[in-house]
Amino acid sequence: MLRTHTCGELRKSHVGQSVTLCGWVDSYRDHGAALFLDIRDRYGKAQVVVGPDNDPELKQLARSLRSEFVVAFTGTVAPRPEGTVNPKLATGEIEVRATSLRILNKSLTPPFQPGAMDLPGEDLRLKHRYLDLRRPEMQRILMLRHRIIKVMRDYFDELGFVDVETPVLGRSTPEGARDYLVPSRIQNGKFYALPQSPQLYKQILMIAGYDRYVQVARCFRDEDLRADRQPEFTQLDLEMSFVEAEDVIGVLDGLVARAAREILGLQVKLPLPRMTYDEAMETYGHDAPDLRFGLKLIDVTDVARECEFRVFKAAAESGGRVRGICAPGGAAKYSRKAIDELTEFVKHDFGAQGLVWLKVESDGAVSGSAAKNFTPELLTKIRERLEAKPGDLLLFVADKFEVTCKALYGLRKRLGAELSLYDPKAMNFSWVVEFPMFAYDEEEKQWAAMHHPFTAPRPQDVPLLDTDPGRCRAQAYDLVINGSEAGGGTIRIHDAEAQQKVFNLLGIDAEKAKARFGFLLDALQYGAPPHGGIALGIDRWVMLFANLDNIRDCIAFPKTQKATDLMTEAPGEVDPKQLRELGIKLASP
RNA sequence: GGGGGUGUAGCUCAGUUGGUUUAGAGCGCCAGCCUGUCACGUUGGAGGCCGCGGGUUCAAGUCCCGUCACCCUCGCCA
Repeated sequence: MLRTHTCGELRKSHVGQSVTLCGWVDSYRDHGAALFLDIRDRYGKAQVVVGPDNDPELKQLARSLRSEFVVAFTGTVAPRPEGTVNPKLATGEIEVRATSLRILNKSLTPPFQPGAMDLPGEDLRLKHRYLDLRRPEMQRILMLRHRIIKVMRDYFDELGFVDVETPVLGRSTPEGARDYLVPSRIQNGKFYALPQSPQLYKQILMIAGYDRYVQVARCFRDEDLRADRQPEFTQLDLEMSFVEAEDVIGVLDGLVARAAREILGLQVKLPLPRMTYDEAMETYGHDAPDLRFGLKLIDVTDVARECEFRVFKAAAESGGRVRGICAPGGAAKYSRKAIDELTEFVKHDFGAQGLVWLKVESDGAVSGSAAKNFTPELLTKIRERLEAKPGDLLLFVADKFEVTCKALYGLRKRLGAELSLYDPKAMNFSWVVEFPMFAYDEEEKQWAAMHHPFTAPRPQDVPLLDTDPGRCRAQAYDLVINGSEAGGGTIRIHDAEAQQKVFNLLGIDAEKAKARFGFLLDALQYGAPPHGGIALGIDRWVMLFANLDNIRDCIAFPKTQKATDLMTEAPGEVDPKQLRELGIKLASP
């Protein structure tokens, strides 16, 4: 080892020892006779002093040091003179009086300094990620990520789960997200697909008798990026045999409690609260509601039916819904102009026809552009239904159920933040269960799997497969953290006949099913145990546990919104020879 | 694919209704001074295709059109 200690560990107890520290020059303060240097590594910072007693050669060498040079300083640990202790530094009670210096490597002047106060633009950080990752904040996040994964691995190991790796080069399954494809050289004209998840392999492992499987798995989905979505991401993937939904949820409850305790020092009450999908959509307009605050969606369709307000009446009478939220104290906070902006927001982003608003005055009277459309009795009814108090702002959307969900979910999220209805540091864990098996795809005129095509229906809903698939509920469960889907799983179909029935509903006939999933259908016929599992989005867990709003900060080398890597400049062009070997010709633009 | 935001010195930003100097500041960088600093201080200096291309105008960092990059978002994400 070139060093005897790290830059973060020296304390008063080390005084008198001769030590060698290795690290990067974080900053230097040249006082002429004395030179102070902060040396940084991932453990912390320590101050090295080159003083008037040092020989001129050492002083001159030390003076030549610049930001981010890599150095090895040897010296004696000394207490800092009285009045010069730095309480902001863990090592602030001591300093290292240098006796020798080795410059291990120089550095160009960095485009930004990892120790600087203001953060450069994200593109610059991504381009020079090695500098960005030197920042204590990034190191804190990546170490938090490590600890979360460690907790997961330990927990499942203790429960007897076996870590099995599954292939990255697999077969394309066109359902679901767009695949990343990898051309085959040996099988010219054919392609592998990178896994969207190890779903089928883990089911095969259950059939193979592995009973409890776990893996930290890379997954790839070629879809557009978001603040919380990367094309390449990491799942904690697991599967269990001889279990029901209850069992998987129970195991995961234990993990959540342990992670919250070990990572955040929080005691989480178990079992975690659960609500059904229908309840979530009805109350929050979304299948992953943020339960850190109320602001529930309230239905007033019955009132709307009675009123003379055409917007409301028409929606109520055409099978739509009228729903609203009551923003506490929103009347003063949202001016006419601000409400216009909210209206534009729901129209543009969620396709709502408009936004109807009412304000409750200090005397309890209800005002607003739409107020004249209601009788005083109906206004009172609305106010009571939404439990509105003076000073509250009421916002309504009248539309098809789906549109009211999206628009009011968007509003709820926005108002929750803008009105500070919750502590941004609070953590809330819950389950949403009993998702629909299918959603109707209007474009394809076809039922589509809500989760994936291997999801088992609730036993009592099996007859609905033939009669009313839309009402069929799945043995599915999503883990929700602070309004983010942090994991999702299902009990799987373990019976080839039932599997084929679901495929049929999804428009996958026997021939197609055989071509795509033949191996699974085969395997299901050789003694498949009942099984189910879940996958957790590790990047999102880190994001939520670290209280960040951006998944890129949780990943060492993330991609930009256009799915490029600014450091390596991937994706890049390839040599024509490589294309020839693969039998690929690029279409001319 | 649609909507929005940002782009000025190495970095973070300011730059008024289009016109006063040679486009500024802080940090960083370079050189000097300084025995206790830790956002050190201090003196001096270097550093600009105002993202790129076109247009309007006597005059464009500023207005218009296009384009590129990054970010947010809708669609998309079994």
